[in-house]
Amino acid sequence: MEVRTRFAPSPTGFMHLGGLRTALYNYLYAKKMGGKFILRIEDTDQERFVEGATEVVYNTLRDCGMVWDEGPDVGGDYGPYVQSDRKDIYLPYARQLVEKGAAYYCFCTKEELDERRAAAEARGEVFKYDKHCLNLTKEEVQAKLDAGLPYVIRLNAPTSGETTYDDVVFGHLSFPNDTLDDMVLIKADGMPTYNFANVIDDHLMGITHVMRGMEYLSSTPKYNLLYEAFGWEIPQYVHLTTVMRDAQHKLSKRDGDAYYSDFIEKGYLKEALINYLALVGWNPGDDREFFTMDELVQAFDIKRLNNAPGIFDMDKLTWFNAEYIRKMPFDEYLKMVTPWFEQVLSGKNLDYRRLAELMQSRTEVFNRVPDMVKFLAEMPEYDIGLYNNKKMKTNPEVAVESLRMVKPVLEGIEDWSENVIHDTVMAAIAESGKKNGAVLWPLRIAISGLNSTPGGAFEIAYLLGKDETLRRLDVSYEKLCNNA
RNA sequence: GGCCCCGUGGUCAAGAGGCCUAAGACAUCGCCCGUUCACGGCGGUAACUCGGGUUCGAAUCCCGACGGGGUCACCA
Repeated sequence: MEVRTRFAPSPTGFMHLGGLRTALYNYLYAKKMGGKFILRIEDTDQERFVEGATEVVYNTLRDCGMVWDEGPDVGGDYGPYVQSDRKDIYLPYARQLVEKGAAYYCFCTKEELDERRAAAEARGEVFKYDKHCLNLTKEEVQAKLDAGLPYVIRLNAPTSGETTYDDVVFGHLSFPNDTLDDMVLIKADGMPTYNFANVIDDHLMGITHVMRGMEYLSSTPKYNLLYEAFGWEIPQYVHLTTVMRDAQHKLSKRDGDAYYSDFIEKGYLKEALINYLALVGWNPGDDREFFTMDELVQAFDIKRLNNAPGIFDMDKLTWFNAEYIRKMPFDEYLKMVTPWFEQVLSGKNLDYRRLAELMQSRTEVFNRVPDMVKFLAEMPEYDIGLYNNKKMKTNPEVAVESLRMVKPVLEGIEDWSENVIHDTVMAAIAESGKKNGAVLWPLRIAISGLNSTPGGAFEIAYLLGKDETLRRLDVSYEKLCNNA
């Protein structure tokens, strides 16, 4: 039988990384098995409707290369794929359940329920609906219905025995029935609850594997009761562990690092993000770590899904990102990094190409680039203590000598190219009998004001240009003479 | 609190009774690459939550404790 998986987000306007990973696994499994990946939008909560939120879902998924075979915008044989467009199909199914005695009308108001719930909690008990309305006779129910009283339809859950099912990730699970609540299927406004709509839709859409977050682990028995009451085949369940920020907390929006868009804005590559995300909770069984989407499809095995929650390690993601950046074709890197250069270097007329060559192996995340290159636009304030470096055998006194020696050499260079600067200065150093480091370290500090820079003295001098290099050299020389 | 799930280094993880004096990766530390930093190379530190069983033998099976998470809505 053809495998059919689905990703069913409720559009909130943002794509949470946990959700993205759920989508990813659904996609990978469907493709691996030669099946179909379906996108369904679950928007039964009209109060939470957000303008443009579905587009965020579409764009993110497409951006990452997870193309769905059926969905709201591409259609399919099992539509419509937006739950609000399907609102009329649920009630008849609920009524069918009432006929079978698997569900019943309930006229208890929300206020009454809240009251009873509060009372139960005050007594330290767990509140459970007491099946009050199940005792109503057919006539009483009809009378209330005729009177136009608001009602909900509830599942009639068994109170004894136990419900069991097998989960692909967690194995054999069993739950005592007396902990099951008579959950609401149809709300007073006539709309189905999420849980109910889910079951109906999954069945109607022929979903064979339900892959979702493990927060549904303990409500799954109730889903199964529904399938059984209808006489429908129960799908394979694949509950996915939570992606955590640390041992105690999930990734949350409060930390500003839970959404796909957060990462893209910071300068993470979607390929790196997907690659890393796939590995939180799953592994290929060997030492491979780098995967394209196609390679993930090939390697994906539902049996290798982990059953312990995984902590999202920002450091590892950053490492992946840096690796992807290094392996990126240079021209692509240049194109991507340019806007980040522009933030602090616009109007400076620098050789971005050369700068990019120097920066590519040093870029971990693009938003760190501006801070690394802004010294090229403006000489930072620095302490002359920077001239101290024992390995280079230099200190402020040595630096004064070195700068004095190198300044006229630099001034004499006509062709300000990196090679010429390099060869000329190296020759002068050799002639002077000084150590390379004793000249080059002070020179780099003098024109950059930084302890570490992308590239050494020659590269920086070249990028700065002759005038600016000499200008900075003079300023630093003065500074040194006044303080040393 | 009831019910459910989970428990290998700081993190992701391999491991499905002897191959474990427990892989690999990130992070961290050290050395090398004598113009910094980065890249790269080499090496180090670091783990089976605890206690009982079962077994000739347990990280692997069972029980308990402890720890963490989830769930108990007319939200999704």
